[in-house]
Amino acid sequence: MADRKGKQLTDYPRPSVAVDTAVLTVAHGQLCVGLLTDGRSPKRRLPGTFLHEGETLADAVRRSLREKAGIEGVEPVQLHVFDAPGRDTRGWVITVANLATVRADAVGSLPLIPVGDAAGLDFDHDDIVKLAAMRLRADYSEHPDPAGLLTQPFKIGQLRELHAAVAGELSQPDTFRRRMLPRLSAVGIERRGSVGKPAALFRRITID
Amino acid sequence: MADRKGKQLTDYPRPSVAVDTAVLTVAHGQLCVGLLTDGRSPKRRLPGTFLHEGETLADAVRRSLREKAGIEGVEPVQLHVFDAPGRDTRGWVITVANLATVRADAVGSLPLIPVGDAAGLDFDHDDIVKLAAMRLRADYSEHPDPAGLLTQPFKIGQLRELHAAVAGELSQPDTFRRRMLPRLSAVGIERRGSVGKPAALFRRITID
DNA sequence: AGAATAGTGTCTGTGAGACAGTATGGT
DNA sequence: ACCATACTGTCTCACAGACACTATTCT
Repeated sequence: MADRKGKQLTDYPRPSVAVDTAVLTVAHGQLCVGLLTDGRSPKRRLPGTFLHEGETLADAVRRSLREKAGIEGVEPVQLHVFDAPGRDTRGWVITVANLATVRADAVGSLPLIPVGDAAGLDFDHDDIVKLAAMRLRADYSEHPDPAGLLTQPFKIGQLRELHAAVAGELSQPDTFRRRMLPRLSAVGIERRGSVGKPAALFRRITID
Repeated sequence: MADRKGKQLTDYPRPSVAVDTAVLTVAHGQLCVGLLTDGRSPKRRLPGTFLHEGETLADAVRRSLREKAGIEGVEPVQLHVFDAPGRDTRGWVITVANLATVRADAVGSLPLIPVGDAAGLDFDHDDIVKLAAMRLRADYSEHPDPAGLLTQPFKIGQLRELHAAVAGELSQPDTFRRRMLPRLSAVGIERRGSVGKPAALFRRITID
């Protein structure tokens, strides 16, 4: 038998474990992803790094985003492990795909590309971007701004425009309002600013 | 910089990468999980193995189930990577949790425990079982027998009992029928067997 | 007054859930 | 005749989607 204690931990070859992160944000009314161009390949790629000893995957994601893009304080979400044997020509590398959703003013130095235009990336990063966008859209279709992209409190119109950017289509204002209201808590009225009836201000309901 | 080509692939310490699999099935009207007791720990655990070079995670899952329980032909579903630094006292090991759903007559030598009773397992295997059960229940709440546990064709009553076992509660026959019918295709009538009106036979609709 | 934005009343359709009924077989 | 199982008619409730209407502010 090959599973005596200790044997596998020392004798077997081990893969390099990487993390790659789709940094998603909403800019110019569109869902965008942050892409790097580094020297290793002419193709664009997602920011990533190899996992260090004593480090969690989430910490590795935070380190890679801090070092490569100056992004701080993200809470990554694990998506999927990509493990195709030939996916990295440099050797045996598996990667844990992650999603980090950040505000557009916090993407640091990372160039943003609309997710629809993010094709032809290095490795399997096209698939990671698709997965990340699907996940974010699924989350936003059920909850008001689950990633906390809006500054609280916010107006329903702002929330609707954000959701439109994420989903790629604008919903009816009345339907959207009624679907979101049960998950919002009113905290006052817009003081004043532009034309029109002052809007009510809301926060997300934390307890669900 | 520490990301010159080749450097990380050779210089950094690498984790052992394991797969651990919650083998779920329905037996005695209950959702059950297959648990091992091996010599390494007094606690029960999920079947697992270390990832070998040139092998995908799904192949490692299939190998571990074949070798440790005689289970063949499963299609594992990736759930989550568990990476807590101290999760394995033998060293630096991260594990990819998987779900494999099999028929009760195909669990081989694996002892079955109702998922509700599967607590106090080794490592973080309690969490893996919970995750796997949540995932399977979510799948079954939306589709008729997505894991293919029933022999086709089947009667709606059989499908309802299977779903009751997975969900842990029996739904109303008429509501269940109407919810599932749009996703089923009628293929005939029960020839005869027990008392009562002969039931219609169905297959799952593949195109969705 | 008119434009612009916020919000409501109400109709329609759909689908879950529940109750009671009908249909078809065995004993 | 009676029971057991399969299936259907129909009512209620809730909610999404759409249209038209009212409300409140600025210019």
